[in-house]
Amino acid sequence: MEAKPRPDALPLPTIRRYPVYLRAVRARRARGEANVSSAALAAELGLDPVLVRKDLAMSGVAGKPRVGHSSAALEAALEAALGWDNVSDAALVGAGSLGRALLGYRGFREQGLSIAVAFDGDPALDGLEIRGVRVRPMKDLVRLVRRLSLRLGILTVPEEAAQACADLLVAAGVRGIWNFAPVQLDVPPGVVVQNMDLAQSLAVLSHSLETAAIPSPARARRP
Amino acid sequence: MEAKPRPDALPLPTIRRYPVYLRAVRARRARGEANVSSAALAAELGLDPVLVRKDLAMSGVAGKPRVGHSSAALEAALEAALGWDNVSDAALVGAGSLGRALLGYRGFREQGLSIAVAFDGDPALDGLEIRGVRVRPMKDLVRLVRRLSLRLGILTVPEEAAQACADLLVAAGVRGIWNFAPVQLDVPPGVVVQNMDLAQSLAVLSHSLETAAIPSPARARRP
DNA sequence: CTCAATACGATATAAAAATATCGATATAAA
DNA sequence: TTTATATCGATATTTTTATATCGTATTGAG
Repeated sequence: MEAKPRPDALPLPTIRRYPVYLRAVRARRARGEANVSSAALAAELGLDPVLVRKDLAMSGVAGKPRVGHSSAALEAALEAALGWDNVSDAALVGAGSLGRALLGYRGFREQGLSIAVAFDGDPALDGLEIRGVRVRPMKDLVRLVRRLSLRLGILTVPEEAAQACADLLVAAGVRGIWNFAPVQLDVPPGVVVQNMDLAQSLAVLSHSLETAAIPSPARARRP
Repeated sequence: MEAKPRPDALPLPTIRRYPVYLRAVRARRARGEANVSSAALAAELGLDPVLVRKDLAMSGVAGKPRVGHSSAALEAALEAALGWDNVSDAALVGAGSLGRALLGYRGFREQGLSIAVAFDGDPALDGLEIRGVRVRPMKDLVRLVRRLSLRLGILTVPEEAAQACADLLVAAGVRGIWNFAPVQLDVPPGVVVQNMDLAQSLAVLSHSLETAAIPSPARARRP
């Protein structure tokens, strides 16, 4: 129970880099490149070649010396590792400006994500269709999410409402919450929360600006 | 007041946690708590108490046993470390749905950020005022940004346009770019780029969901 | 006034991640 | 063929980050 048998033990930083690799691989494949070398990827992305090689090796696809990795195999393996190989439907809670921006983002399809339904507490929005997605009142949330068997919730409500909405999503049976509100959500075990905090990202940037010309840890410039 | 011999050698993860601490401290101070203990913060945020104590210690404010840290001093120190103590003006490039969402986000003020002007390539938007911010055509970017001495650019354009817009911002003299486009920007040394990549965040979430009920590395369950 | 409990500070250990190094192998050029 | 070289794969080292432990100071209760 407390043992970790072996649940795809990919390091977290590696997972975070996978979407970046995936985009680059897709672009190269679209350009007709049948093979991709870790060195070329590293150069393109400004990363250490050894790091890229190790990350790619963990995806399970082997590379051939002097050739690289099969770009088709790589793409499939990265998608599988991320769980992006089959589209999963999500519920969006909060149809404010941020919620609408997400509804309008086409890139989600390439990331195995599709927003099936949206909810908002504002009665004025009830029934409205935004980018092909219908907005429903909050009182229908639990019932609808459960009926559609949605496993993922996207939370784009003001921070005061965040915890209450999270509770509803949990009650409806979602297993993951993508949280855009700057709040630490309290959820039962088994439910995964991933925070998307603008402030955290901005913090790194403004601190870097403050401390003048330090060699930025996020980006290395080298010849 | 002078308790800061070493201005800036903060670890990156610490910086990322600072906004979280800052929010909690502000909330407690608003509730009238003159002092905050690291243990209480740790409990509230689900973090290890030792970690919080170390992070706070690095801000330079000392705490007193049995009492905690002065919440006013903490707030000031955290803001200073983040460079959020004085508001800096930014230019937003790309007044699409995401750009508008950011324009409408009031929280930026508390994070020392104010959007002074927006730019968009769509002539239809020229002259429009969104949330009190005027939208200007791209051709005016370099001139206007330079005249306003803006040091920060926020990039919310489609990925095809991202690099070109970044080049304009650099030409206009910005020192930092907050990049919402899923592209690795190429900028000269001295310019800091902070990527805000939805895909990277989503990756962690969907991978966690895939690998079922592993003890999530991102969140610890507290009592 | 004494004592116990709380919370800080410092040091030590462990875990995780990034980086460096070396050898092996397949391809392309000579 | 032979040889040079790009590239993978594995191991080792260093660096960074997180956790654990201990000591000490301050407060509040008895």
